[in-house]
Amino acid sequence: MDETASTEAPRPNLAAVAALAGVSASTASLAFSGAGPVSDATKAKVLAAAAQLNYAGPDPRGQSLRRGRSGIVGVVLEDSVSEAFRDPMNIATLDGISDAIGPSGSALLLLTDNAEGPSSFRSVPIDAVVLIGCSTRLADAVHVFAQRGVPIVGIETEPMPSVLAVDLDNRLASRRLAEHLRDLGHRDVTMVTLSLDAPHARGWATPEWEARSEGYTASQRIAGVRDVFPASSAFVSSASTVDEGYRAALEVLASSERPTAIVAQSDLLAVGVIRAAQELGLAVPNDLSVVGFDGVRLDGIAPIDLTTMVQPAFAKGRAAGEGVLALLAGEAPAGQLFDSEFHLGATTAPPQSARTAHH
Amino acid sequence: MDETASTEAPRPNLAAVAALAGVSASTASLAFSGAGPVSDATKAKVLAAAAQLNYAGPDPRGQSLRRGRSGIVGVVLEDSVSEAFRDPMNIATLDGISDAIGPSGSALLLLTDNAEGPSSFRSVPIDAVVLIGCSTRLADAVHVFAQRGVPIVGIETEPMPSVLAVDLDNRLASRRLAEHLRDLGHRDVTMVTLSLDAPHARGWATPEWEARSEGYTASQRIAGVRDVFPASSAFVSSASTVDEGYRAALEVLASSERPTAIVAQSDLLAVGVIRAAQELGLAVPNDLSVVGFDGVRLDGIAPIDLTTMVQPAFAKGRAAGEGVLALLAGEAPAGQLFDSEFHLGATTAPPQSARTAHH
DNA sequence: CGATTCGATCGAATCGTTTCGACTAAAGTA
DNA sequence: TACTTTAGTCGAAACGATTCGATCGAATCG
Repeated sequence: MDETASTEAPRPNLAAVAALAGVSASTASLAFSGAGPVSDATKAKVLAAAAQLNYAGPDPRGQSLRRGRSGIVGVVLEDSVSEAFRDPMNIATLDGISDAIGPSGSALLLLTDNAEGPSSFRSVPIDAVVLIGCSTRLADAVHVFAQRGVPIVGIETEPMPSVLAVDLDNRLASRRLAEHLRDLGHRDVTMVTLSLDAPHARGWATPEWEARSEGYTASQRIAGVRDVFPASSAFVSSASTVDEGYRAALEVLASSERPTAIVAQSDLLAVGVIRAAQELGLAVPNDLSVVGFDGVRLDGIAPIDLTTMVQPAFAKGRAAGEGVLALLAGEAPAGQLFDSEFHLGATTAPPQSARTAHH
Repeated sequence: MDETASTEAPRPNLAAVAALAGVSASTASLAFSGAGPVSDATKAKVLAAAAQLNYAGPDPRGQSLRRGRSGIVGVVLEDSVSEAFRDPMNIATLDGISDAIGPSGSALLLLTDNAEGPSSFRSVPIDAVVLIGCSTRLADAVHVFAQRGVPIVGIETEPMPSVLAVDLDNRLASRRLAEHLRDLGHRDVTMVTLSLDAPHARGWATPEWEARSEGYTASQRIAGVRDVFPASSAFVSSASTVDEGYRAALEVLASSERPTAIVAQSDLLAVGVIRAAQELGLAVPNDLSVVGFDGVRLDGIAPIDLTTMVQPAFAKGRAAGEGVLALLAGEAPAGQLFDSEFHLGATTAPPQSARTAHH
């Protein structure tokens, strides 16, 4: 085979392939895309020419410009990659999204919402975007996407126009947990919450702090507990991890008026809380009741049967993915609200006082 | 403000903005990109026109065609999203990549190598790609990327031309662990390995199976142990999880000739192995020595001080990311080989026989 | 005051593909 | 045989931006 004498080797073109095959560029395009009628003979010629020129197929950049679609769905996570994926709920959600949009041939673009580079939001060719539990401060990003006509799906994000909501009954579910504790006789309940803001500060919640909260989920869950225990205080953790739960509980349990129950806003936090309690010599649930949230499989983490609300994270992700597909198809799908299910575990019991009073 | 009378509202163009602002398209482009000299007055005019037309800035699709860069780096994971992210090493690696390429304004595109859709590999506009521990069967994908001139970095992938290698001393490190066991007096060692192939089969390794292994890392680690214990057998797990380690160990420890030590190819597997051993009434390390691999922080998982090789997963990711940047800059960076560090934990001890012989 | 530089702007070409409408020739129909 | 269908192919016009070289004043320098 004779090597083409051109000194440089510019990457071959669809036009070049077409020229070599002796057909027009449009026919060559048809040969590759399969849309439209092309005789087997010409298709073979085109493919042969492509092979000879070492052509790898139509350039996605040209395609996406012309077709107006890049085949990429953005996913905005609240934090850095490692922080976001430390939470099993996020992984399950992402898996659900991936599962839903995978068959359409789209891929997922990870966008992280750390302060440094909001630039990438503007400069990335995505067909749609899913916000996973993102804080309010994403409002401007949302605006940019909307301006551009990029469909937006928000999972547990503050309701916004032009954002298709996939939501969870956070407030109701938290109220349900609180009612469970109230029914057991608890009166003195403290929360350990998810992060309220981007800097991920840690400490006792103040009314001002709660008021300017950027964490929609956290706020909803606080509200649910307050529906039952209006005066309950909240310690804000900086992330949904076992370690953060542990740190939070050390502070909570060291405070002068120790609660009889702790409502942790995630199972990982709850595990940390339990660990701290045990370390302080408090038996769970006898000396302290603990509830979580999420229904994470704790198999690999701790042999604890946690009282918690089990939420369908994978299904939420799937719904978001399906929402994306529907929006891209030009439909106008309705938002979805998912329910969590109460799971009675072995980490809640009547408080000491109730039991002694009973005797 | 008067609404433009056009009945439809086609998304505005850079050209449209330029026209409204009374400048040429090239000047408008300059106004947005910041490259090239533009007077403050015209820039203001252009921005005002953009605001009036509700223009969100240059369309990334047009940009990427013209500039030849999309600002997207692909990451190919071996499995589905959830499977891949169950392994903390992958997360740490991904975090490292993200950390390295983030400042360049690039984002990460998740590509999963499940059988269904290899289509997305071909049709996605990426500037470079990182393969994370991918199996040999990706050879054709690699070929496509190479054809297209997409730089490729492979983390612990079988060496291939046109793939920049970021590797780990898997064989050496495994040998190191084996030597540790040998020095303690062990003679009878069994491995619990990572997956050898895509279907993720589980069971005792046979020579044929090992020969057609698609798992480069697993094979290297097997080889390292065999350097010391040539006859050691291996039980192949289907994933790097606690649960898989548990299942594998149940089989291994049920076999007629029970080993005195188990070399697990990951810390998660090791935790599962230990759990199984304890359940069978075997004390670790007295009745059974167990070593892992990775140096995962087990804080949240199990209170075990595991004897293991600590590998720099984040640094590996960073190196891969830097490799990508270098390749994109037209440089010819050298591959990197990372070392793991031996950590002596509390899960290894001389075997029973040696101890009784000593007395 | 003439020559030179420099800042600001514009035109035109280009990136690589898809797709719409038109055209040709062969095949089917009356 | 004349007419309609249809498969196969082609030309040309987008898609939306960037960038190179040229142009044209104004300002600086000797």
